This record gives sequence, C-alpha cells and structure tokens, in this order.
Amino acid sequence: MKTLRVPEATVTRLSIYSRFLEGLDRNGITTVSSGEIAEGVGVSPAQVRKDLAYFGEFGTRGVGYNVQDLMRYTFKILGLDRKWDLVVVGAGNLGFALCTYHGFNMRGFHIIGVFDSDATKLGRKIGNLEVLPLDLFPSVVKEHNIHIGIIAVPPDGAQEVADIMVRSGLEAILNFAPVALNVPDKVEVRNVDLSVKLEILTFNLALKSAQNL
Amino acid sequence: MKTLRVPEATVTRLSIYSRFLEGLDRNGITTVSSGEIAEGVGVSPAQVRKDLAYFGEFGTRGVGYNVQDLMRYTFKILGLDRKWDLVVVGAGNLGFALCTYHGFNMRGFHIIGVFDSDATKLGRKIGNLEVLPLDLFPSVVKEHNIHIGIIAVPPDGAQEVADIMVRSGLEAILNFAPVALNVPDKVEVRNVDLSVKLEILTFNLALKSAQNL
DNA sequence: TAAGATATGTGATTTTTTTAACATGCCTTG
DNA sequence: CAAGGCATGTTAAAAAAATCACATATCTTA
Repeated sequence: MKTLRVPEATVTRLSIYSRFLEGLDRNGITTVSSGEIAEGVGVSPAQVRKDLAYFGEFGTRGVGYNVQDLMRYTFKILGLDRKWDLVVVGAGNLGFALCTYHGFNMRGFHIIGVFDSDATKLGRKIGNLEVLPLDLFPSVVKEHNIHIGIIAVPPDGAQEVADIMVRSGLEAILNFAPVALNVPDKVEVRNVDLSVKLEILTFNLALKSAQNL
Repeated sequence: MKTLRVPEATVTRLSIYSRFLEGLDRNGITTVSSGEIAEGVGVSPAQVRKDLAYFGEFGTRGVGYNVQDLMRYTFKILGLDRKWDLVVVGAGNLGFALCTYHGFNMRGFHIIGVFDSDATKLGRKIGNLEVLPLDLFPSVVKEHNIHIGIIAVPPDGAQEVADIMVRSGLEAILNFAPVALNVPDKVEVRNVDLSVKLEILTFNLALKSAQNL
C-alpha cells in the first residue's frame, strides 16, 4: 500500500486552511490563490502548495483554486465529511465551556455526553445535557458508537479517566489536563495545554527584556 | 551579542519538563535523569539533554539533575520567576473557564481583569472579578502594567479586540479565536485553537479506517 | 492564434530539528 | 585510590521540514 507520511504540521495547517476557506465561501468568494491563502493564515505560498500536494492536485495553473471545491477536499481529508459524536469527562468550568463551544459544532463535532466523578455535579444541566456518573461512561460510548473522548479534569484524575476511556474502547483522546497520559499505542492522544502557549509568550518577553538591559 | 536561536518546540517541551519537575518535587524526589524525564513526558532522553543544552549545564555527569534546581532553572528560563498579571477579553463560557482555570495560577499567572462588549454581561461576577466594559480596557492595562492579553471572543470580534490590545500597548496576545490576527511585528501572538487537535485525531481515524477497507 | 501574464505543481536546495554515538566527568566500591 | 558503572554534555550524522526556482498549464487580449 502507498503509505503517504504526512507531517502533523501539515495536518494542522490544513485544518486552518479549511476554516479560512469556509470564511471565503461564506463571503461568496469563488476562487483563491495559494498566495491569498498564505496571506490569510500567515504562512508562505509554497507551504500552502506543498501541503496540498500531499493529497493531490486541487488547483488550476494560472488560475488558482475553486474555494468551495478545495474547502470540501480539505474537509474530506480531515475526516470532517461526517458528524463526530464526542464525550467529555469533567464538568467543571472547562468542561462546561467545551460542551457549549460553538467552534466544535461548526466543524461537525457534537458532544453527546458529559461525565463527572463529583457527586455534587451529577444531574446538573449543561445545555440540554445532563452530567452523568462515570459508571455510565462505557455504556454510553458503546450505545452511541463513540470514537473520541475529551478529558477536562484536573491533572490528578486524568490518568484514571484515560484508563476508563481505553477500557471503554475509545480510539482517540483529546486531553486538556497538563499531564502525559499513559495509553496503549493503538489509542491516539493529543494534548491541549492551555498554559504552554502562554509560557512561550513569557519566554519571549523575558528574552526581550534581558536583551534590552 | 550572542543571540541563541532556540526552537519553539524546545520552549514548548521546556514548559512540559518544568511541570513534570514540579510533580517530582511535590513527591519529594530530589534527583532525576534525562531518561526519567523523557519517560515521564514522552520524548527521547537525547531530546531532553539537547533542549537543556541551549541554556547551560544543569546536571552532574554520572548522577543526573537535582530536581529542585532544574525546576527553578526552567522556571527562570520561561520567565516564570515572577508573577504575570493578565487581562481577558470575552466573558462567555470560555472566558469564564479561563478566568477560573487553576492551571494558570499554579504557574504564576493572575487574571486581574475581564472585559466584554456585551452590555448584558457587564457587572456579572467571575470569582471576585467583575466583567468590565471595553472602554476601561486601556486604563486597566496601564494601571496594572499588563503585558499579555487573552482573547476569548467569537471569531468575528477577535481582530477588533486585537486592535484594541495593540493600541493599549500590550506586547503579547494569547488568542483562542480560530482566526489569524493582524498585528504589528513587535506584538507576539500565539493561537490556541481548540478544534485543530481534534481534527488531527479525526484525520488519523479517517486514515486508519481508509486503510482497513 | 500568438504572446503575455499568472499561478500551480514539483524536483532540487537549504535549513532546521532530531537522533545517535561517544568522550567526559562523577560517584561508588572494593 | 584505582576501576567500573553511570549519566551528562556535545559533536557528528540522519531525518524531516521549509524554501526556492522553474517548468507546466491556463486564461486573456490584441
């Protein structure tokens, strides 16, 4: 089989191109060049073309790309040509924000279950979801054929939640807890660390102020 | 001047090492090897040593690193040997979650102001903060000598908020809106896109299911 | 229909980042 | 106090990623 090895950075940018294209489409723009995409998302035109080249030829030389077509291709590539049902564990403020985050719906993600181990949170409503006890997690996953889970609990509880997710058969985990999770290789994990990017900023600010001595 | 060019990936990992070291320290562990750090955060031992080598020699050959010392060094490098006051624009669910996120406090970040353009949100309390109108933004920034702002508004309003932040003299912006911001070069921007990592997962899942046909 | 302008797709090059390998130095032990 | 084990720091090699440069193809216009 032809296993094309795509850099993760390329997939990341593809996700960003994809959203930029949606914006163009909403504004009724039908054609776009690699240069305009590059300008719009802050990369180089060559980068845009190289990224797309991993997946095929989508443009017309001398013309550019059809916005709607390219948008649909990027959706397809990213696996967004379908709906994805998700479950969230952790009904704190972060879990709440994720459950109500419109950015997910816009991309075909639907959170269909929220869970928490804290008895005082059970039964509480988030939108039209009700916070459920973790005991019900495996059955909900099975019932709705869920593939992806989101962890939004404090660091101490994250590994335990990951274990439950793995046992329940989830194949992918989006982890907001700032800890490295231990899971089998077959399970994909991606971490979103809210303070890492902030610390890149402080690193740069500290550097700058050290240079201006 | 000796301008050492540090890869951003190195800074990112440093932030992660730093938190791992904190955990070790809390557990009373005094010495650690690059291999143990690597194991704990999911990178290679050589990577750990290489990353640290950008900044100096922190270990003892044949022994390893003193946990507390290395922890303090990483803090210093990341600019975390001081407190940082932050302001957040956007008092929706995400803004709320960020204002109450303990992960920030643990790293010396303190949110001292929340702003929103939505009149219905003004005066609302988030912890002991009160949601303020955007008019007050510049004066609060000046008064508290703020360097970093966080954008937690919907995509449409993000650029406008960024403009206000730039005009108010902020030097760094952490942007949670899924759009590319246009700011002067002197202003550092880092984006946290909540759905990009999710789409890396769906990309991989889609790839896997395509291969299993 | 030929020429000019434009923008893609891609092979070659450069740059960056990661991995590997090992010399150096510290600690322990007999 | 010498020898062996061990883990760092660093140089060299490999791999990966980004950039460049241009051949190719399309559209427009005269």
